[in-house]
Amino acid sequence: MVVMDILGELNPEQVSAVRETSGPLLILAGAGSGKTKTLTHRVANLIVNQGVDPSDILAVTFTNKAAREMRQRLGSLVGRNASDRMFMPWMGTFHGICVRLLRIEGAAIGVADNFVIYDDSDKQGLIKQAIKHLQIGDKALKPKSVSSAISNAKNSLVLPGEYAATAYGPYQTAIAKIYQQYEAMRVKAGALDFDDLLIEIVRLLKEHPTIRHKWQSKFKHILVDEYQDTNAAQYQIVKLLVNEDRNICVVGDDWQSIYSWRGADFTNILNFERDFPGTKVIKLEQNYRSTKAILEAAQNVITKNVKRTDKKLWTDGDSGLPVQVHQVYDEAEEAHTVARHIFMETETKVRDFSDYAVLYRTNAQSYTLERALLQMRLPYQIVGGVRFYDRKEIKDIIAYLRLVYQPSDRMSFSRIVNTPTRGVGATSLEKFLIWQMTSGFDIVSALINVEQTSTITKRAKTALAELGSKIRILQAMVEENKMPAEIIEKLLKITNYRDFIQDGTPQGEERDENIGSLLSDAKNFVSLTDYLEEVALMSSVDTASDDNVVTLMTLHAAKGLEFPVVFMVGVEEGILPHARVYEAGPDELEEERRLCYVGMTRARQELHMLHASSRLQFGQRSYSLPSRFLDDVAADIVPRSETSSYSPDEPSYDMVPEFDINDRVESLQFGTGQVVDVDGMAVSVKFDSGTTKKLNVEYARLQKIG
DNA sequence: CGGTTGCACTTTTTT
DNA sequence: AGTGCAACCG
Repeated sequence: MVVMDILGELNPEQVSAVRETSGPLLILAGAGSGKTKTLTHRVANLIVNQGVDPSDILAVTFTNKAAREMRQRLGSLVGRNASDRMFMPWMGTFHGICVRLLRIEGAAIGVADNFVIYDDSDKQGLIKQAIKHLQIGDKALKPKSVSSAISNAKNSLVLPGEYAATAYGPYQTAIAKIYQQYEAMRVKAGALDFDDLLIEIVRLLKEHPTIRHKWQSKFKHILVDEYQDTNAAQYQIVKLLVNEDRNICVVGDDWQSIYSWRGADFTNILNFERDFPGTKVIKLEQNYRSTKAILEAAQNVITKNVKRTDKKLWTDGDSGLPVQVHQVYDEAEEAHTVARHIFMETETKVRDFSDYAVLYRTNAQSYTLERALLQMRLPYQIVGGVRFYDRKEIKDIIAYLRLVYQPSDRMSFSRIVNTPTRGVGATSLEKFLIWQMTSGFDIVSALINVEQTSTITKRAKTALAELGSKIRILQAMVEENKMPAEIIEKLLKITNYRDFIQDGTPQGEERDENIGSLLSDAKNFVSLTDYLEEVALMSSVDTASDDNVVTLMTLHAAKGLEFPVVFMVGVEEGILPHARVYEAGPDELEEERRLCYVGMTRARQELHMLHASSRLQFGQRSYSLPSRFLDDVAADIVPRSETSSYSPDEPSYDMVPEFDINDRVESLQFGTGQVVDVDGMAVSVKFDSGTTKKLNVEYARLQKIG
């Protein structure tokens, strides 16, 4: 009976994907083929009908959000509470799972259980310090490129020694030195970067057979989603965790591999059958998401690629509207076209805001779209972009917490030592750190004992000692297992942090509100370890809400999602495909095509692709051609005149009001003020708030008043 | 020491 | 155009 429940709503291929419970299984799941559903049912079937203990199942997803969703669906499928952690399988991203394992087993390879996780900006900061320490003056060594070089090395499991041995030329030699120095400093700070989380697990499982066997026999069934986007380290982890029963099921689609730039290698999925002889292969080709028109256009785009598997997605759904291609004059018109379309349909209640997604290649493109949506008062959310936890004020608080948690974390200490300002400048900081290194104290103890050094001014000493006692107070709270939110509240209080950021400006107000959000979010956690881990591993899509708002995000962030109406903007040569791949090879161009395919297949009913003739880039206007990918889209070309025929507020010259000096004006953004200068379209206004702004009247939407 | 100003650089994509 | 960083001045 339960079997019926679990298999009832599935098509024959999906059913066999669920029933094939032993041995290696490869599921090639096309876009929209019900992959998540199949995976969830598979897990449910293992638990309910095969009697597998949930905690013996390991399910790896690409984002935390995907894990959460799966947990939810699984819960309702088997009639259990999704938040019942005791019942649930091990679910999470590779990074999340690795952190969990490291907290348990890290001691075996010398990883203390209070390690902190460095994100990309922490990593680049440390690389800068390493470069400085090594006194490498070469300007060609940008922290960013060094960072990705080190990442590539790590993801291919190349350690510093090995890298140095094979380094060729002055550039690589320099990188090798920095890599080594970076590692030394990172270990000393008690930190792991994203890549370390993976490769330390590889090391653990390789070097410690007993531990490996323990986890191999623990995980009786392993499932990996988005297998086409695994890198070398993740591949190793899978191989090391699979036991002799080889109950390994991977799901993926080489057509949707879009992360090769961060080490993902879709040959992992192509080679799966070779890696696990006797693999059963199941193809899911029936699409339940998109109309025939969208599916066909997407198929036409992707099949131009040479390196790919063969498959044919089909649907028995409607043919639907043809894909619409809009040519527009520039990025502003592009944004207005999108906003206007959404405005018309939501105003007439044809659709909800949440029916729409606007997808773009680069984050920088979101700016114009945002402004257009704001102007028409359309509610929206940006997924990714400047992440919440990347904001200065949030990073400050997190840095405090990390230092409390890991008193060797020099990066975090350097960040907060003079935040809020307490009279400790670069000179004092350097002197303090030099002394601290030789003193044998960790940073917090060194702060408390700072009077023992003679090199620092009395003023700075007092400030440092005070900071030390504050950190000590917070450490005591951690030892008493106080809740993270409580600790943050105390921290804000004793540092006066909120007064520090409230400088009377609206931005200061916004920062303070962000601190408020941080606090309410922290209330969901019961331990500082969990909280810091969540903060570090939160991905950009994880922050998406399901409120009734328009969603803006990059094509990458859209992977795995679907929307009734999708707008792809900037479908131009130089953007999609991105200009960077022109100098790269055909493989990179194929990845751009896959990216285009991923974007197109997000759409359920309507797909709009827009390209502008001109666009502002780097503050300069540049001209671009329609993307080559559009050549393969069987589409209706929407003429320009049609897209701009209904025009509630298209800026046009006869609509732009004339201004004279001394006119009283009002702006939505800046309030009321007085015109002090007029120069063609540029009008300078002294606002009543005190600030003077030079505004372009075509866009600033100034209203004459009085 | 700390704030301000000016300059250079930016744009792929993110766990 | 916006941001981050380096040099400069108070």
